[in-house]
Amino acid sequence: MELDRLDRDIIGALIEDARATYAEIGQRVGLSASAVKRRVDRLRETGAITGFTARVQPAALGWTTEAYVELFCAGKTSPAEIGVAIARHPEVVSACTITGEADALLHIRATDVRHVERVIERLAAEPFVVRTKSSVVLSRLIDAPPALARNESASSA
Amino acid sequence: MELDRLDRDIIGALIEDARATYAEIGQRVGLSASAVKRRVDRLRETGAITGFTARVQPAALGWTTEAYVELFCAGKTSPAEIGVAIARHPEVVSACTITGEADALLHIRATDVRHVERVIERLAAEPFVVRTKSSVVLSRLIDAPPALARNESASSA
DNA sequence: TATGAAAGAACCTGGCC
DNA sequence: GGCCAGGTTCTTTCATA
Repeated sequence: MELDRLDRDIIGALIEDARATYAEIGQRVGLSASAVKRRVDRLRETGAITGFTARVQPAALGWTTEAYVELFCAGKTSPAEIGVAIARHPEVVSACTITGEADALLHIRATDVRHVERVIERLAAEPFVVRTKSSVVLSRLIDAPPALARNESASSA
Repeated sequence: MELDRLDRDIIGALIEDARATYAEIGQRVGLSASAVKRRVDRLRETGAITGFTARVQPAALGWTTEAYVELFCAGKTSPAEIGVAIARHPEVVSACTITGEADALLHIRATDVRHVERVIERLAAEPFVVRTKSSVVLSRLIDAPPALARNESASSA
C-alpha cells in the first residue's frame, strides 16, 4: 500500500505521542480532525500502524540489567523452531536470526546480573543450542522511539 | 519510587493499548476512571511512564532491512562521545556500550542492503572507530511490546 | 493520602456535502 | 477532505474514608 506525505506525518506525530488528539495531529499536518481519524483508521486497517503502546523506563519496573546473547545452533535448526523455543523465555524482548557466525541474536532484560546468568543458562539448555556468547549492556546510548518518520533525510544521506 | 500492584496493572494495560480509555483501564484493574487518571498522571510525572508511542510496521514505511553493528573504538573513547556521534546517524534506532570484545552495539534500520552498507561506511568513518563487525538480520523472531508487566513470572522462573 | 461521584469542557465518531 | 451534531471521554472539583 502507498503512503503519502500526510500519512507519514501523521505516523510521525503518533510515534511522538500516541495519545495526541486528532485535532492536535490535524493542526500539525494541516488536516481536519475527522480527516486525520479517517487516515489513522485506514493506517491501522492496512497494518502500517499495528497498535499504540506506553513507553516505560524499564528500571522503574525493576528491569535494571540487559544483555545481548548470540545463539549458535545445531546443524539444521529452523528459525521457526528457535522462535517458538525462545518465546517461552519472558526475558527475551527481541530476537532475530542473523548473518555471520552466530545463528540468532537475542536481546534480554533482567532484574540483575544474576538473573541474566540464569536466563543464559536456561537458553543454553535448549536442545538445539550448541553454544552461546553474551554481552552485558554497560550503558544505553540510544533507545529511539522508532523515528521512522524521517525516511527522506535517511535515504538522501 | 514505589509501584504497587495497581500501578503495574495500569502500566500493563497501557503497554497493550496506549489509547485505552481510563474507564476501560479502570474496569480491568478495579478502579474508577478518575483514580486511574490520577495514577497515570503520577506515573508520568515520576518518569515510570515516559510517553506513548505508535507501534509501526517498519516495512510499511520502507525500512525493509535491519542490521546489528559492533563498534571497536580507539583506546580512550568515552561512551558519551560515541553516543553523540552516532546520534547523528538517523538509521541507528538503538545503541549501547557492552562488555566483551566490541565497545558498542548498534541496531540500524535501512531501506535495503545497499543502504545498510552506506550506513556502515559512514559509521566506520567516525574518527574514533577502529573497526566494525556487522550482522544483517535475516528474520525477526520476536519484537515484544516491552512486556514488562510480568515481573513476577520472570523473576520466579 | 487515595478514592468514587458528578459536571462542564473537550474530544470522538459517523453522516452528509 | 471539511463541516456538523450527538454520544463519549477527559478533567477538575468535591465529599468521603
